[in-house]
Amino acid sequence: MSSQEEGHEALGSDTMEVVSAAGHVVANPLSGTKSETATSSMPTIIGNASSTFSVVGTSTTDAINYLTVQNHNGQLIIQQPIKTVGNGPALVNNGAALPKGHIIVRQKPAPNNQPTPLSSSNVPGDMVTLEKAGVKRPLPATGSNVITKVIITKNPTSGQPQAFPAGNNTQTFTLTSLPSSTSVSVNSLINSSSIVQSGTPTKTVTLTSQGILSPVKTVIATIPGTSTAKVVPYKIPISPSKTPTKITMIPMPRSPNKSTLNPTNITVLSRALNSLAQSGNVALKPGSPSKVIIKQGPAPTGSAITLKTQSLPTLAPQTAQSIRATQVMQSIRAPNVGQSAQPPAQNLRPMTIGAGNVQPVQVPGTRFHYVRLVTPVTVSSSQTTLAVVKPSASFPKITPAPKNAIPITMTSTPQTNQLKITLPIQQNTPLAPKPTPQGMHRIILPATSTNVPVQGTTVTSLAPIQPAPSVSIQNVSQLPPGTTILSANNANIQGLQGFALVPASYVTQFQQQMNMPQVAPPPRHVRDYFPKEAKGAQATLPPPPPRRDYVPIASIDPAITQYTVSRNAPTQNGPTLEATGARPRKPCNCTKSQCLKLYCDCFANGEFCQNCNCTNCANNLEHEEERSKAIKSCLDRNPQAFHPKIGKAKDVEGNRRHTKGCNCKRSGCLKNYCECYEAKIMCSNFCKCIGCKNFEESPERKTLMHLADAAEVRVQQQTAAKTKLSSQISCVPSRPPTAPASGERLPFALITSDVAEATSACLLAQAEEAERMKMPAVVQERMVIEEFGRCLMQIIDSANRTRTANSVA
DNA sequence: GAGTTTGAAACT
DNA sequence: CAGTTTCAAACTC
Repeated sequence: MSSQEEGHEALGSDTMEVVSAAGHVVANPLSGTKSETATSSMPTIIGNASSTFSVVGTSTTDAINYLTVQNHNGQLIIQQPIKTVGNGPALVNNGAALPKGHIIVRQKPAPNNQPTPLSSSNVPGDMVTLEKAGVKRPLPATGSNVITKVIITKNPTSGQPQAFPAGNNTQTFTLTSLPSSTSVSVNSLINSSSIVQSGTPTKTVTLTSQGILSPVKTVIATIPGTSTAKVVPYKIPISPSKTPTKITMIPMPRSPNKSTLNPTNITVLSRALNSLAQSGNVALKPGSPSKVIIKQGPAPTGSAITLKTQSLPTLAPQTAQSIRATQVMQSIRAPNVGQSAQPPAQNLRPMTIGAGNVQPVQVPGTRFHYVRLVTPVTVSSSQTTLAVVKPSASFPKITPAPKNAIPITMTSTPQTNQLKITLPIQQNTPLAPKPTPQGMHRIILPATSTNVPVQGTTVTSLAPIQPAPSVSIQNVSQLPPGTTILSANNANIQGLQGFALVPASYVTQFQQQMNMPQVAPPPRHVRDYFPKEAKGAQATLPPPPPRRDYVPIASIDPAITQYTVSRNAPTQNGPTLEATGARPRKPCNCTKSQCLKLYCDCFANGEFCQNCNCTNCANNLEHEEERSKAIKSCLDRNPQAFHPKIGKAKDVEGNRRHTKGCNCKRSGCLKNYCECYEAKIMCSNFCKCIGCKNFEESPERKTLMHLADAAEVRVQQQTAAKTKLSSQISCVPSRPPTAPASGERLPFALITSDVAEATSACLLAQAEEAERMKMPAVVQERMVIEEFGRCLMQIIDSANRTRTANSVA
């Protein structure tokens, strides 16, 4: 499929998922392209204050082509895979089509408004535009330099959301950084539930009403010069936080020999605002001479986030209540360097996602970097700073904000031109997991100050500004798990460290791999507790969560999590645990999927492969970036991909059923090929199976169930009896052998009454089983005798071991 | 343990 | 959405 057929959206259009960009070629990005697969080009588009960009160079070193957008300071704005369109040499991911949302470079539309592909004929000075792949192309945008303006407004008098045109009574921020990753999102801030990407290098954000965001915001984006664009307010509800969030962050290794974390200073605000614009939660409005300059630079050690506002001469004066400056220079400042943080307003405190909250954690023996967000120790407010964390792949679409969204407050201090972002605090409240809206996977980590995690384990609530070591990773705390902030293989990005947020359960696994202690091992994926996911008869009753602060990575849909226990599952002792304390898991044997497809049970269960037999496995931390993409891909195909397949039927109380139903054709749904049968549930009307025999009155099913039950009972009885026998034998006090080792009698004391009783139990169980199986009397007798032989062997063996031990002693 | 069967997942 | 292919587990010998 050619790119022309995909339908693209010019980045400067007035529709939702747009980002604006225009520029000119100063160096032919394609000149170095040799082939689509062998080499690649890396044009660097540099934007300036007037929102123009230049393709300034190429690269042939990367396997994947990226569009790197930098600002005029040469700092990274965004980097995404790109391709050109048309007949020119395609800058494609090794020839593969780019997914929707990726940026495409076109030449600036010609007078006929028909964009032409970037090609080898381009010369420096050619204008280019950036577009998104996979988005229907609207009418070509007018104007060469498209500038997006985002306005967040609030009615100053009523407090109700209200759409504001860009005017004098608004405040404009100029963002100074932009997400550097395709997965960057600010859902944690605004729950815009979107990770739509953008290449927009400049945006202007305007706030009103003293710069404090209300729970519901109206966002308007304007495109200067496009007077025909509509003004469509878009409300972004921001509700109080109800769900505490615990974040586990594991940085992605840049290179094996890099052992320190490099600071980044992408701020929450910039991500919030840009995400608003990128997510489509904004409307575009013409006529605003606004802009956002995105900057990114090194952050000093121990820095917190402040947003410095600066005047933007092109904008009208601001109101007294408004944030005075019209241009926000976002920076990260150390408490002891430069401007100090201003005292927070009452009930507010500065945004605390600062470097001081992030402590680097070195894990011996691993090249991974861990980051710990420390717990506030000086919080006096009745709020706590928490961040909603959602996997990047779980919110590819724009959805209404969940109820447990976190309110974000922005305040400004005109004296110092600093902007502060405040998150609500829930002080000292035990953070119990809350049901999560379906489709939103979350990690809940404890946030009490007494719950400081050990190295590399978990991240607690966000903390006040504290002196920090050499790390400033404030932005990652807002990222969804699995998010890779930065392409780790791009040498153009200096001073940035790739990170990935991983579910807490992964940390548990990883710790097990690293043989590290942990404070509170969280449960594994919720699917593990389902009979289906636990592979039929191995299903077990889930143990009580080790901590109420934890919830599994999977969504906690009440309709799903009210699982029932498999018929034969142990109900008292819980699952058998591994030596590590983890629940045993069947290893996979994947060979071709790299364990990054749902074929792989480990991957489908949201787990890393561990002690598996798979080959070329990428379901591990070493391939976190690849893995994150795979997760996103799965969720793109099916947002419920990682949800339990066996849920509670809503119509029948207590009944479990397959949420999708099976599609069996030849197994009669009476083999483990059938997911329903495997989960020991009957097929439902959801199923599309042919020749189904897995229904209540099915004689075949009853027979199978009877046999399965008999086998299960037999195993259990034998196991119990043998266990008792072993325990009785082991309890026998050892005594010296009463005869020489050769041909002597076994210690008589071994045959105690308990041993005899246990042996009898074994024999009885075997007899009952034989009878249940309706075996002929001869066979029953033989089975009992054989069982007696096994018991004798066990007794003899125990006696021998006892004797040997005594001999050694 | 090798080969076959099966159906979910992935792909077209 | 339907048909086909891929994949890994279940199953058989």
